[in-house]
Amino acid sequence: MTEENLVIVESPAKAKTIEKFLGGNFLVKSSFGHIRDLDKKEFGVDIKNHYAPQYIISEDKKKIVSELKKLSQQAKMVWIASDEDREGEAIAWHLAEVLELKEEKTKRIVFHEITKDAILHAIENPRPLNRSLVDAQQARRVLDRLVGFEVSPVLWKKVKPSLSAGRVQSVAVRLIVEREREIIHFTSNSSFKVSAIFKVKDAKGRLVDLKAELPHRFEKYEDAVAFLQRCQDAAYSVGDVVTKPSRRSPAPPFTTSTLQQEASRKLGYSVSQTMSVAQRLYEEGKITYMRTDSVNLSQLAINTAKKVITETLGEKYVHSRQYKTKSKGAQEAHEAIRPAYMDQETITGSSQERKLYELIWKRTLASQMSDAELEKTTVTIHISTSEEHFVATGEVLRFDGFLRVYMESIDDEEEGREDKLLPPLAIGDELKCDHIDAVERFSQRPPRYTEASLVRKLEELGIGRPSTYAPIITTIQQRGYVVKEDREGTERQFMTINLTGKEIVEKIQKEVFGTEKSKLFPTDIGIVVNDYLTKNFEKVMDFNFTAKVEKEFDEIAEGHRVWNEMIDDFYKPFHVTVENALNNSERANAERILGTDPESGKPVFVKIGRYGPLVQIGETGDKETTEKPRFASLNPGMSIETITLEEALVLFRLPREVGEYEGKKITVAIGRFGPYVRFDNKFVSLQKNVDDPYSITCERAIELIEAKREKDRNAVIQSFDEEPDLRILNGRWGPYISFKKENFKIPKSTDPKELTLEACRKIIADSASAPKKTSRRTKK
DNA sequence: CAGTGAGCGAGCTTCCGCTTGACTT
Repeated sequence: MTEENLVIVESPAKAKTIEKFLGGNFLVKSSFGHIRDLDKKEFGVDIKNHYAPQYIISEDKKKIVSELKKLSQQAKMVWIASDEDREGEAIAWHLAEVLELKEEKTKRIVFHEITKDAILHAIENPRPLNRSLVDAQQARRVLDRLVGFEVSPVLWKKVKPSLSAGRVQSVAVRLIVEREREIIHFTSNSSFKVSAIFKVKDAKGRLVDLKAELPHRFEKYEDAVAFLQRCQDAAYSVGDVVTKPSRRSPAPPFTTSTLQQEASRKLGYSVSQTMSVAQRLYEEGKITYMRTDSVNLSQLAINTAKKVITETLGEKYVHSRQYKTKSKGAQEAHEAIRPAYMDQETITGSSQERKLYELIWKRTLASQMSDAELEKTTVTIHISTSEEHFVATGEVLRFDGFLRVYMESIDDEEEGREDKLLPPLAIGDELKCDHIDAVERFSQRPPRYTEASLVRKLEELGIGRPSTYAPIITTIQQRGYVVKEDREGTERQFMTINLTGKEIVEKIQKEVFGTEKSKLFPTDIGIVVNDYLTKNFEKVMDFNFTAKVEKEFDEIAEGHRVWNEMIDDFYKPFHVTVENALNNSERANAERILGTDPESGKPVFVKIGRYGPLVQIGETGDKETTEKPRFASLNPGMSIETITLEEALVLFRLPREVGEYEGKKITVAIGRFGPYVRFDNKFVSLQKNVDDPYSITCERAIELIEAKREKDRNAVIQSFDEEPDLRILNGRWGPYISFKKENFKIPKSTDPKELTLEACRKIIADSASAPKKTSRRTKK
């Protein structure tokens, strides 16, 4: 079966949809993204030969490439329909090269939305490959390789092996480190915020509270008290009532970054969670492509939204709008993220999928709706004994518009916005004051980044792309530069001064502040690496570096610049800084002396070692004359920047011998996976929040050992005398077969208790004949 | 890397952006 036309797109889900539109003699296949990349085993760039890139087809792409090659040879015409952006154009070029496509039977087509009209229009308007755009991509790719593969080895030598640096990840870490420093150095000021409650009759004659505030705060306690004293004999009257209309407009439809932010704020999803749920929705044809920087909607989508709004809410809720992308470096190859069918308000699927879909549906619909109309009222209240005045504000919704459907959330919500209706008031009205409070409030430190707010910041700086936001967050955590954690807050006291009638009462109250949930914190390694890089590679670490090179890539794309000349201009001075760092910079280990060990009189210090942060007692020196120093790793949550001598000395109390059992020693220590008991070469974890490794008794340790033995007995479902290496075990992911250090899945339909040795052998043999994949994890 | 931590020292690590599944002990 040979089709006359072969269309190649990037994504298989897209291929399926497009094939439906084209039908007949069009076969639509996907390349699964890039098919070639720079050689990873080598440097991949021939610097001496004008930076010639050395491309290879990676192992996992060989199959798809040979399939595409076969199909392209059989087809009469090959239509390359990769995305219309820098990367997409490069994919098109690589395809043409690798598949050895002949010019006369190859056409390049592009579309920005997956609608029938758009695709047919594209087929009728093919264009040649844009070599300048391809060159711009090559420049981008080569620059990233040069930076990543020259700077990372400097870190291996100067800080610790296996570390990484790159144009994007290093700047992401820098943002987090600098924010942490701002927080550490932040000094909070307190001031007194004064508010008064008046008793007023509402429209129905009921007595209600009217809350009003002083527009400014008192910095000093004495001034707040003096003000309240003046109020003891004061009379109050309405000085002014001003009513102003205002409007609010809906937010634009979702891009990758705004979807990640809203799903984080409204649904509590992590960035990667959002992407994998969106991926499923996309594959099922429920939403458009989820990796996009565009806020554009197809005319079709706008029209259906209009129809849905008119039918369900009425014409006055309709306001069709086309939004303009404002983010830096946007390439707009796709539409915004929207429902595939606007008239589908809900979908079937997992609850996560339904929630995310609903969010996308609401946001898209709201973007095509009228402004909300509000009326803001400000009332000024005179105080007879003071020049000061209170201000009460109220906001009334006159027309809900898009708010009927959707409201965008904001980060770090401050004390709730007060949407309230004020009781009817007229100038000159006398008011009765119930009480006045002056409350001590503290200025707030800058907020730590969440995954989503970091993405927003990166996008603002034009760093990273929609397809990389989630992986960036994972990378910087995997490299150990950053951790996502909860932190408990600290308690502080604050003062309140209350005036009721003529009596002034002061009180000291307590509040907890600074509680953090799922926030990004830099680690010691992250801080040390960041400081080393910012000192030695100032240019690349500059927040505007990406924006600057992007401008040059644009010049290449427009044909005004030759790509390898641009790279040469960058590389020559860059390479000098690399050489300079290798030859002249100090090893960065953040060494810090804590004091003297009272037992031995030797110095105690912290530093970054081969395996991470450590405490050391005693100097290293001549083997003959100096005693070997003692070492201990820092516990999680400790930092070389803040650890004290006392905390450091405690670490040397482990490993600790707690006693003997069955004639063998029991020791307690803290390892990679937390505190544990070690006995007879076996490890048992201590119970979290129950056992303390520094004080655990021998009895308790034995209890844990016995509990583990009991559990291990239950872990074995079956064993066979004929084959002692083969056992059926109960693991974290259910029953499995363990055979000579390898594990095998048991088919869901079979009962593991009933499996015979024969059946087990068959499962093992079958899985051995299946193509075996060694994951990166098992290799390590 | 579930007890580590100079020294000897081979060979390893690493980038960003396009795309999906595979598969974890």
